[in-house]
Amino acid sequence: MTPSSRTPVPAADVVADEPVHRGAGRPRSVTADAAILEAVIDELALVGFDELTIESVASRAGVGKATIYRRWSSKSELVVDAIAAVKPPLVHPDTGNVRDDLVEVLVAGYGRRAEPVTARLLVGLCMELQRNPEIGQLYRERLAGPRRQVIIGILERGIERRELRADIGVEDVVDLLVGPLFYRQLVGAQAPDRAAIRRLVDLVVAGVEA
Amino acid sequence: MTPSSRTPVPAADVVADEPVHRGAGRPRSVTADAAILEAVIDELALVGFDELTIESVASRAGVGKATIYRRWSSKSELVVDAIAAVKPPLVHPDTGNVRDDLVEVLVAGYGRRAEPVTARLLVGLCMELQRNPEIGQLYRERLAGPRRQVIIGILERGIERRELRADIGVEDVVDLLVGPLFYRQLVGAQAPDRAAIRRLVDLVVAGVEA
Amino acid sequence: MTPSSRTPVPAADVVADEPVHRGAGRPRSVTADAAILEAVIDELALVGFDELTIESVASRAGVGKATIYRRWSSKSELVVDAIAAVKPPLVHPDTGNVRDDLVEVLVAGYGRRAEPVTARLLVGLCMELQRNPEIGQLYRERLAGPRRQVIIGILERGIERRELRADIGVEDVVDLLVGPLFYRQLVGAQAPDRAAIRRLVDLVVAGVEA
Amino acid sequence: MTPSSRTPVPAADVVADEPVHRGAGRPRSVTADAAILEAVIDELALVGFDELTIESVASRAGVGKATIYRRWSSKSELVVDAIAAVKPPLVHPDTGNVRDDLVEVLVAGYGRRAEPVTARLLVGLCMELQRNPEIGQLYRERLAGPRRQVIIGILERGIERRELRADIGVEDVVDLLVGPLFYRQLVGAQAPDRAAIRRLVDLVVAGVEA
DNA sequence: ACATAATCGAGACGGTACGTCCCGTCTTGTG
DNA sequence: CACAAGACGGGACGTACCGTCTCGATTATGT
Repeated sequence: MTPSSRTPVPAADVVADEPVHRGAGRPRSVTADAAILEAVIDELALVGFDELTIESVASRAGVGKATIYRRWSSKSELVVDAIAAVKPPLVHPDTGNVRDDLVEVLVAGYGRRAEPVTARLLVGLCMELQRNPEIGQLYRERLAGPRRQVIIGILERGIERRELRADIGVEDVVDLLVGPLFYRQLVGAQAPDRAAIRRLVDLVVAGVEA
Repeated sequence: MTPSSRTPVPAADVVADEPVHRGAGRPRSVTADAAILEAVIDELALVGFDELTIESVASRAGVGKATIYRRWSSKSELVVDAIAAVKPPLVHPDTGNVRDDLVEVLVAGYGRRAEPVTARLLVGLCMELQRNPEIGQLYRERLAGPRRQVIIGILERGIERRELRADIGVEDVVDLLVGPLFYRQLVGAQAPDRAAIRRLVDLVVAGVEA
Repeated sequence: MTPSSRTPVPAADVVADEPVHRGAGRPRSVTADAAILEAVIDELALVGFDELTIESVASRAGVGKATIYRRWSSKSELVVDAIAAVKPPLVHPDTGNVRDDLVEVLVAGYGRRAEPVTARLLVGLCMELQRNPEIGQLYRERLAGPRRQVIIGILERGIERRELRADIGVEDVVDLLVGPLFYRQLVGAQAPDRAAIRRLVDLVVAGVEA
Repeated sequence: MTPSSRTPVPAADVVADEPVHRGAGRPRSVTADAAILEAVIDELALVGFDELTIESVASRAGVGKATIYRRWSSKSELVVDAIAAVKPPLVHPDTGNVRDDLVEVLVAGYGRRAEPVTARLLVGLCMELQRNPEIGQLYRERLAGPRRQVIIGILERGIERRELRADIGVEDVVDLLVGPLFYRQLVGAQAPDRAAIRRLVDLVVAGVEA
């Protein structure tokens, strides 16, 4: 998914996804990559996902349209990459307590969605997940996956510490925590603040604790 | 929201939303309304929300574009109406048991979302919810609201029967039930079948039962 | 060739080539026709045939690109029509003398080609004559044809008056008169002034007089 | 005009237009020159002058675009050189008779223009003559000039032999012979065959013979 | 023998125009 | 009046070339 590794022909070496320049021809400009992704973020903030045009991105980045199309074959892929590049870093709370750990990680990952911009990013992505299964796969692997792993880690530590029952399906519990936050953001148009997240965590944990 | 009541100028009478014909001139064609909504559903099924164009709808319905714009001011409103017209009817299970009631109502309302078509409708709507707060309000009132009321009714009956604790926030619990189904549909691209819904209900009820 | 009669589907009535509006739909705007053709002439004068772009014509005419493409399928056809619309009017000299008649008609028709603009129009047309046989046919019928007829008339009156031999091929003589003027314009880049035209006429008439 | 002598910086030595290599560095490839010119001819034959692109020439010749731009500064110059390289050789007929000499040289020089390819070359050149005066000069000197000289020679021998009048302007007569052939080719889209050329010569000679 | 230097094929760069599609509005003639 | 048809000005689409600019690799020459 690194821009420069995206090519019409499949990469020869799947293991190394670093943008290695092999063979003839001028290599792709790294600065152009950066300028484009930055321009995408700016435009998303200004006008939202589907008012965003490739032409405005190109113009803002000081780049030809072809330079964008050379790297990304659709607005969707472009936006996924741009968002991936700015995703907030993961947190790995370990307070020794399942409830507090969950609140921390959920606030860090989903609590900042109050602004309409983020909501539009989110829904724009969902759009693409439906349309393009590959993008969906990508999103789940690169964006959602790591966050889910953190939550799963918290739950498993809770099980080890006997805070939680051992027979729960952790994947189900993760959905139970994350799903409502998505739902409120997308459908309810509510900002999930820390208090709301804490109530949610309390409800869920009540159902799974030992 | 009934098509014929939608006019460029605000309706004089908000209470009666039946299409009343007042004054001179040819009244609006009722068959055109139906043809348009049907064409929208067909197009949504064929190409999805944002590949859907007003022109293709008009052409499929055998109708002029102006006839559509005379009734709906945007693609979003048109699509909301079209979907509202085909929404599956509400069920009101009353098995005397919270768990079974919840499974029934959730399967009826969210279990048929296996097909990509429905997912696209869903996400297309979400799109509009973000963009246009009025549409969001509309959606919550006319589509989501009644379903939530049914679930709330089930929960309250459960409280009366002492199946559930009395101190739970029913709105939070509804989100806890509905959110993961949305999430799996939109992000996970998984069909929430009856078994998955039952597992979900078990988890949630475990957290709220007396 | 009248703009409004040009349609994707062949005209039902070939005899009447007037832009008659039959059937449904908004008729094509006559003012748009005029604005486009005028803009073409202006652009040709400013930048020449192949620096002329459809976009600049549309912008100068205050018209959408589609409005142009609805009427003409290529730059060539557009330019042919535009030039046809401004072609200098025919003259019909009748001095009673073949030499003077010829000089008059040639000066009127080909003597004004001194400016590079006209030369570019000319060569732009030739370009299209080669590429598109239909355009060539059109050009010969609508632009060149009438002028040739005038010259043929002069020659035939000369034959009747016994100024010219009766056995000459008038078409050949027309080529003999017109060809060198084209040639000098296109290849020699010389302005054919009245004196040069008179010398030419003298030479040709010397070969065909009785 | 020899490819290798064409440089971004003006040639130091105008007299010797042979490609002399001075100083260090890899000399220009002669085989690349040949491949490019051949590719130009092929492309001209396939798609005509203004559908011809530098990229297609480069690709067909198996050459980088820069290798072309290093030698020629425009499509026009490139095409002029390519055509010059394949121009049919001059003939120098001397039958002792003006009429027959003229027919021979005109057939050799202009009679083979029946094919649309040649016409396209011709008109493509004309295009450039108008646009770029230097190219026009070049064309007249290197392609048209020698042919005109041959015709002038024939005419002057005719004058010496008293076949022709001594007071004629030979340049005018050349135009009179060549112009109509151009005209028919470009505008009339007719192949000037030997019979047509003979009729033309007869008409012209009739006007200039003693 | 080796550094120098200009070449080579390849192909990415910032641009511009293309011709198409659809937007939402606006005229037509007909019922 | 509303209707179907369809033209209108506008604007983004994705493509094709433009002429320029790196790349790594090659090929003579001048020391």
